[in-house]
Amino acid sequence: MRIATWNVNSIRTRVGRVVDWLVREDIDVLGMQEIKCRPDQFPVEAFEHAGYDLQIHGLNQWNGVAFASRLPMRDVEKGFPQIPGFGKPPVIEHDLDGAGLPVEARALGVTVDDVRLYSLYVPNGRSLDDPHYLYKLDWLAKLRDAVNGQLAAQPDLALALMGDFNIAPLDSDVGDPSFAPGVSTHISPPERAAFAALEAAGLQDVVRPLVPEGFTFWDYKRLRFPRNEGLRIDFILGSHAFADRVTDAAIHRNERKGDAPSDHVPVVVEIESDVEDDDMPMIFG
DNA sequence: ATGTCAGTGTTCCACTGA
Repeated sequence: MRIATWNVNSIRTRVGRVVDWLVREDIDVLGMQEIKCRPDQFPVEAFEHAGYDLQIHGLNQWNGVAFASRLPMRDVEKGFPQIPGFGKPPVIEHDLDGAGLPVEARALGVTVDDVRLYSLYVPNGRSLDDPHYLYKLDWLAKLRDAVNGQLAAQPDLALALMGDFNIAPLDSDVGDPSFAPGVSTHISPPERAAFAALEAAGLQDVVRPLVPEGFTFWDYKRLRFPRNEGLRIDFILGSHAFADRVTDAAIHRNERKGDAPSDHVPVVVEIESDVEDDDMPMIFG
């Protein structure tokens, strides 16, 4: 089973590119971030024509996460337990957190085969002195708590968190010179500690061992891509039961090229699975 | 050069977010 994550930066702008890529790369399940639309605005036809079903969590023009899958998805979950909200208490039509703040569309869980997958768009943080920064850290702490709870109940669950974490865990993940220690988000010690806490909760980066080098995001500004001044901020973090089944991984850097690319590229893993696999050798029959 | 994108409303530009 081939599983991928991609911050598409507006699915309405990127639909042709994304569906072409899904088909060309033989992807079974794609978690998307920053779809930037509501379900009624999502270009479902192009996906369905290519054989993909959709689960969509989008509230407005900001954020938004989704799954496209050609295998059945079940147990769809918007958000996660204790997910914090942010902003002013809303007037109407919002899910609220425990403090009465609106919960943004940043997390979506589905189960495919026996694998529990989450598409995550971690808050950006904006700047170290912005309230969004504390929101980011709280959001990550609650995510860690949710992972702890999930794996305490099911230690051998094949679980993967995948998405745009807006954290560069290692100095080698930072090639963009506008991100500087002490002044920038994405690289601050508390953010890196929050990422490490996810690892301590029982998740591991299943891509880095197979793809030790390379970024997943390059800012549109300042020739960041031609200069290869990017960041590695998109990850697939798997439980031991997930990680043990990973057979391949890739960062599709070429998707940053050509007409109207997203500023992020897809990250892909292949895992052993009983369902699917028309390209698996038939050892029976 | 605060530089490029995307979405929306205040709509053919200005704003917000990343």
